[in-house]
Amino acid sequence: MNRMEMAGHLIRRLQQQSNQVFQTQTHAAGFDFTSVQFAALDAIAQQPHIDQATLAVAIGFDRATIGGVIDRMEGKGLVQRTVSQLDRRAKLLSLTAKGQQLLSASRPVVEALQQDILQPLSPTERTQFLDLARKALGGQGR
Amino acid sequence: MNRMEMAGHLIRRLQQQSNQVFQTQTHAAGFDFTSVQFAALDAIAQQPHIDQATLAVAIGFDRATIGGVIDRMEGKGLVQRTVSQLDRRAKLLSLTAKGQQLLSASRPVVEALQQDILQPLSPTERTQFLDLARKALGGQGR
DNA sequence: ATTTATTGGTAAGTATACATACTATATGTA
DNA sequence: TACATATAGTATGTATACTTACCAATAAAT
Repeated sequence: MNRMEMAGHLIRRLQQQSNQVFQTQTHAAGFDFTSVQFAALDAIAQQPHIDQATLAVAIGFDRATIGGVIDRMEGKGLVQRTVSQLDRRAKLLSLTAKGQQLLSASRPVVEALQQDILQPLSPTERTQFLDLARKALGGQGR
Repeated sequence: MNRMEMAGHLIRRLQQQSNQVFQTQTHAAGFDFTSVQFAALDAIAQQPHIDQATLAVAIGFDRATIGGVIDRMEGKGLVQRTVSQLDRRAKLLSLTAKGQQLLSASRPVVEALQQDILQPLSPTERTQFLDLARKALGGQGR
């Protein structure tokens, strides 16, 4: 069995390509964040006052990973952490004005570049690929 | 546009799933390495005395990343580095006996688990997915 | 009500992944 | 030969990603 016949290898290469497209195009548009940070920004906007653990499940992060991601976003002034009144262990997340602006300004760019990630595929093939990818994730991919 | 409609998000989740399956199943079979290390092992076996830069291109690593990967594999006694006679900058890689044994013993396990990475898909769908993934990579995925 | 188990977040350690800069070596050219 | 350029590998710094361990706080059990 050849490398190019192995799902694991192909998926790893696709992820590199995906991140490369994301970084190149968002940076060209004048933004400075990662695809992971965008996902967090988007999820917090959809569910303000979400706590870190719930956010982690929502976008598929490890509980430990998200701490660092939020640290960096907080450092850039995009996100605020507030201790929950109901459960003093939990930290609730919300976007700052700057975070909201960044999300609004970058969303069109991020949505547009999704097409370029699968650039060699035809529109029909892209749809097929995305359908198969969702199915391959089973119930995991909220 | 929803997260689950974005190629980048789906690919990232798939990579997590892929690595999870790899780690779980190889560890259950008594092995202790990463999918990246397996790829390197495999590539070196196919092209003994390959130098690091060529290996990097072959399996899609960054030049900087591969240094660390080979460091760890050398530390585990799986790989040897030799300075090339023709170009004293280059370090040629070869498997040790231990590395060869590990590759032989683990290959069946690694090949078998490829199916489980895309477990929710039918055999036909898996083939479709892999074909689309290869095409999406364009000429990149050597 | 006290113990026990669970959960949210952080800390430390390991492993990719990549950008940038640096050293040593090769190669091309004037 | 001298000089500019390119390349192989390493070093450094940043950003995921996950494991295990830990603390604080909550929930469950007796």
